[in-house]
Amino acid sequence: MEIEKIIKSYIPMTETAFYILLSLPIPRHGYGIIKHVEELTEGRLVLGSGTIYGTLTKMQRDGIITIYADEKRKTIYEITDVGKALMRHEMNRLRELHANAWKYKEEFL
Amino acid sequence: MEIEKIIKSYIPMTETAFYILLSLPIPRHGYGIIKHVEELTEGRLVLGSGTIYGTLTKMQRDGIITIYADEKRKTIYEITDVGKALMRHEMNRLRELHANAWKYKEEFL
DNA sequence: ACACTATATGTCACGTCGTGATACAGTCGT
DNA sequence: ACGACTGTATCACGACGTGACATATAGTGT
Repeated sequence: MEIEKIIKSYIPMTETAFYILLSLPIPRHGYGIIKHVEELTEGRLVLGSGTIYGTLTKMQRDGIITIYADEKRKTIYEITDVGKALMRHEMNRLRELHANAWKYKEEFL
Repeated sequence: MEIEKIIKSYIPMTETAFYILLSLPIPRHGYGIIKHVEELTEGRLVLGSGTIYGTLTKMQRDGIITIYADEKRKTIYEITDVGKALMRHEMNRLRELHANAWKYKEEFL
């Protein structure tokens, strides 16, 4: 698949995918991502093992992330340039979402 | 189900659900929501008929929205107090997401 | 030595969700 | 009469997150 289509297939991004990619400018392994996301969200989001390893495999297959190092019993991933482009798109969407939320927030008080 | 559990089952909210609820402080019917969301997102998000009517039925069943008026060939919905509480929770999550995105955004340039 | 917890990855069945096709019907302009 | 728009509904399909289960190593406390 072309890069454009892959990027579009990831938008809108799930919260899981977003926080995984947000963790990967620094190389990390699956379990390290789980802990990092837990910290970032102050315990709110604890990714299940099925979620993390399934998503990592899919992302690697799609070229969003790549294997940085393959230690024994530790596969360390890193975001690719395609993944970074994807994140820029997703952040634009998030900005729109956030702006629309704040625009109408008084309606929900 | 208790209200607490229903609210949790809607978080994280899908983009579809978010924009539907954002449209419903003003009573609207399905087709009207589609057009309103299309306008809000400047054409980016055009909800499919399957998405909108399926979601509206589920939301009404869960007490997130309620039927405001049932005209011939037009069912008009409105958000409930439970729906508003849900939106306040979701907006908090969105704020966290947005804050984390901006905190690390330089990593993706 | 034993138990427990943390680290670390993987698989699978399950339920939920958005998509797009299909269907049907009324309205409005030309 | 015809097409475009309005309006609702259903269905099969594919994708996704969840949580349970399995497996294995390392470290700590008793």
